[in-house]
Amino acid sequence: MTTDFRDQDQAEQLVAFFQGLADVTRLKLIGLLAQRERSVDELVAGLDVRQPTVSHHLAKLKLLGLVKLRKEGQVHYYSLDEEHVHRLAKSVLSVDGLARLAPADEGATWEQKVLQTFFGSDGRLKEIPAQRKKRDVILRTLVEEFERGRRYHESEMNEVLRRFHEDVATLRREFIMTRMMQRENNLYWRAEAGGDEAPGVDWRMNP
Amino acid sequence: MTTDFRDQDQAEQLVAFFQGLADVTRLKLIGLLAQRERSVDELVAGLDVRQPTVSHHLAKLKLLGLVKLRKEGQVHYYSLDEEHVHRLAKSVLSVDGLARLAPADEGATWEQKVLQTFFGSDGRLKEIPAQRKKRDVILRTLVEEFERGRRYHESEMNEVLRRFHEDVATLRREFIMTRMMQRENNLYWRAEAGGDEAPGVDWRMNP
DNA sequence: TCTATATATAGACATTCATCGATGGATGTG
DNA sequence: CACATCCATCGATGAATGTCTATATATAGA
Repeated sequence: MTTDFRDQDQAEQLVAFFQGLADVTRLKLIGLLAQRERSVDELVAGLDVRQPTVSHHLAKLKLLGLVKLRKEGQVHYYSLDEEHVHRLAKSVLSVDGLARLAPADEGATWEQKVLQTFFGSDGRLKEIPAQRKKRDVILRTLVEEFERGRRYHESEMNEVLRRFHEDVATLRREFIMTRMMQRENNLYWRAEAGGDEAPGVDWRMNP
Repeated sequence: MTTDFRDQDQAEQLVAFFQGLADVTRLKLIGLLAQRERSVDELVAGLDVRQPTVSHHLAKLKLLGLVKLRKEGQVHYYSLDEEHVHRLAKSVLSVDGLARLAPADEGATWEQKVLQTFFGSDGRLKEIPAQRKKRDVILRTLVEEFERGRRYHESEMNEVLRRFHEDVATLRREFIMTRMMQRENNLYWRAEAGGDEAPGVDWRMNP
């Protein structure tokens, strides 16, 4: 399968929002409208594009809800829809909003692919991956065979590991090198903290 | 000429920033990288596009400085350049940054165009604009002929205004209607507050 | 009612860009 | 040395889009 957003609509809304601001002319329009309400003519005079182009962009901004329109006779007065802009900016740029960017499955599909590749149908390791990235995936799976908090003699370790692969020495050594397990004179135990902390992104300004 | 940004580079940087985020695939990439460092393979597995496409987007994100690369043998590990992201978000989304969106001349060019249209080379009004928007421009110019704080008799008003146009009655009436001047039994004076306040946009979240 | 002005819409054109398959370069493995 | 893997680059393609001219619509003024 593929990675989906927790909320696909949220993604589309984000794209639309950024896309709406991803144009010099539209940014200039917003700049002009941020000062005060302005007619189309005024906006045209303040930019270096023709009137239909300005109308075109105003229509887009209006569709996005960034701008509102007040008609007075022939003249169309545009202004920033500040309330809507604030709502959008809040939902789009807030920490919560951006956190939803995280895909739901966290890339589990790739790890499954690796597991299927290296584990045979008999449940044993076909080989120990040479590449560190894949080896880590295997090791993180194997380490689950050991209880947290309990201490294992080297002979116990070997007994468990041999159910998966003959080269138990390599596996033991890798557990230590990756800090997934710790050792003290022939006693092994699982380390406390996992390596995976998810820092996340803080989009707040003036942090 | 045309409206320029106070800092054209700032505008380009803004456009580039928004444009960089204006794509679903890139947003998903950022979402994945926000959790942890990831290899290209991993990212490909987490998305529904092919590997060259992922590389393409990673190159763009790297060019924008949103992402950094750590090579380890064949494997290229990408991660969010959080420091750079924060710097960008701060400069781009901060109130100061967005305030620079305001064009320098504030649309003065349009008003000049109106003035040139309705003032003859002799300095007199060719006609009084029928459209309110343009009439206001003319009136704001004419009202400068009167000192603030001083009171004028109707006859004084007429004397001044007749230098610009015969229809002084209409001009007097317009001054009152637009609240540019006030009247009390045949005495006229300029109103205190001007109408133009510039609200500006506050892009801060959680306001 | 006729004309002028303000704005929107339609259609055409050029450019940008996301995506793909194919390929090349670099690195690790046997 | 030969081969597999990981990744970047190239060139092509189709879709999206910013801009224009020309035209339509609506309103105000004469």
